[in-house]
Amino acid sequence: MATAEEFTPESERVMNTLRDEIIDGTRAPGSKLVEREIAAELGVSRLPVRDALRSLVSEGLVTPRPRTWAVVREFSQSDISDLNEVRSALETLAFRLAAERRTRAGLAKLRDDLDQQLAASAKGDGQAARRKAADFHQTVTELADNALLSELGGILQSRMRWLLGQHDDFDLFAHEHEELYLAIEARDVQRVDELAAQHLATSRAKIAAHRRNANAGAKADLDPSVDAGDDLNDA
Amino acid sequence: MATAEEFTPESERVMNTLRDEIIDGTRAPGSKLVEREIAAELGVSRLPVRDALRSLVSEGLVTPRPRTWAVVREFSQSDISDLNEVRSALETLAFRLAAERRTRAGLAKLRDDLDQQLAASAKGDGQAARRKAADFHQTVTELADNALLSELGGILQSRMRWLLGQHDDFDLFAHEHEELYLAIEARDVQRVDELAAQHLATSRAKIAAHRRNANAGAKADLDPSVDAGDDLNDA
DNA sequence: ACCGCCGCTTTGGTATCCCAAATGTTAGAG
DNA sequence: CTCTAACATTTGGGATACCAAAGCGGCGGT
Repeated sequence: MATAEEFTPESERVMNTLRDEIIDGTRAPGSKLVEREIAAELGVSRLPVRDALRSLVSEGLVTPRPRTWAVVREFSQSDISDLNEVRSALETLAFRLAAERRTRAGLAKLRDDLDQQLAASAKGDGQAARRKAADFHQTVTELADNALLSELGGILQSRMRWLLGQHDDFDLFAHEHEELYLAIEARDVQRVDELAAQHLATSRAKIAAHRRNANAGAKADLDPSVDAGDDLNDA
Repeated sequence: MATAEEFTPESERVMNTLRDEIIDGTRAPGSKLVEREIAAELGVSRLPVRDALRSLVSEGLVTPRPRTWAVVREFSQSDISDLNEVRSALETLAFRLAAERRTRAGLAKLRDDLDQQLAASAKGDGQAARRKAADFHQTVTELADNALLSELGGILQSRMRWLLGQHDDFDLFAHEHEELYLAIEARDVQRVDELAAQHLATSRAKIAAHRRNANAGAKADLDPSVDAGDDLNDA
């Protein structure tokens, strides 16, 4: 049966809707998430909304405030560097494992992602290029053949999407992805490690730059104790 | 009423109860988790149970089966190596960051954990030694001063507790923890990396040995496709 | 103008009811 | 005797209504 009714529970639909709205900025950081309101807007009862909200909390996109409404999470500077640190560790692992375990079929898929990314990048279509870059990363994670890694990757992915927002340097990424692909194909673990480190550094720098531009008045009301590790700002 | 009601939401109480029962083996892997049954057993309604089950799913201890009852997760051989790979990456990061960012107070706490672990280990109290070893790891993660890392650590922790079960080589771990502590205190990142790798390798070996012993007939009914790692392997 | 109190809002929880799908059971056909 | 098809049961997902408690905010007193 091709058409295959992929039965999606309402709660999942609600979750995806909310997640998209949070990521694309429709729901601003700090804005209220009132169960009854959302339920009314989406035409469902409170239950699916509760479930969705809970899931979003465990994905880290929503901050629950016991006994009161939840809010869209506000990421602080340190949240961002935290994310980058963890992401670096995990993606480096993913790249290395991918290099070790890549299969012919997986490699083909990766090549495909890469080609599409390059094509989109060449055409200047940033939208598509970014999407394909994300696919590339996901395929790498699949090649790593580690379900837990994929799981965590998915969680971090939504945070990444959120904080990356609309932008990034898609041609630079495309080029780096190409080198990464070659190293994975060649099973050159050493080189993969180097390239991964470099790629992640590039990404980090881009995010920092992006936030420097668009930061405006995003300075949240975090505890004043967190400042410790952010050399991400001035300098 | 009288005795200082520590108001933990019911759903959290249910979650903790279930988690403990899963980890200590009261609920065997593969056994059914029927919402209505659990609700009746714990004297709550289905909602808190649903919430708890959801959380446990996102912690990876429960496998949801759409439209049917959830089951206690059965970990396969590959789940275990997946966990070890991810844990290695994350804990190595934690150790390194801890070495870089350790504070005087945090160091003292870590020393304290270590001393208690050593004491328990010397007395042959494996229970306490294991608990303190876990504290040691958690404190390291705190020293790393990365909230996301702590979060992920917590998730992996319950899986670790589950698969470690009752055992491990507490004196060996105590010794390794001591060396790790010294390297962190000395801010010797290089050495921390080495020791972390070694420590994780030891842990991995212990887990493997443990499972080899106690496996008996644990060979689950996993897809027979999991072994397939290397098709273009040779060369 | 500032501070405290009280009422409204909102969540977490309970209790039912309903539905659709997946399970298991049983009876009938080959 | 075995395999299968129909049926009854179980179970999770959802909707609705209601309740208690706790935070938030606005109102009024000083």
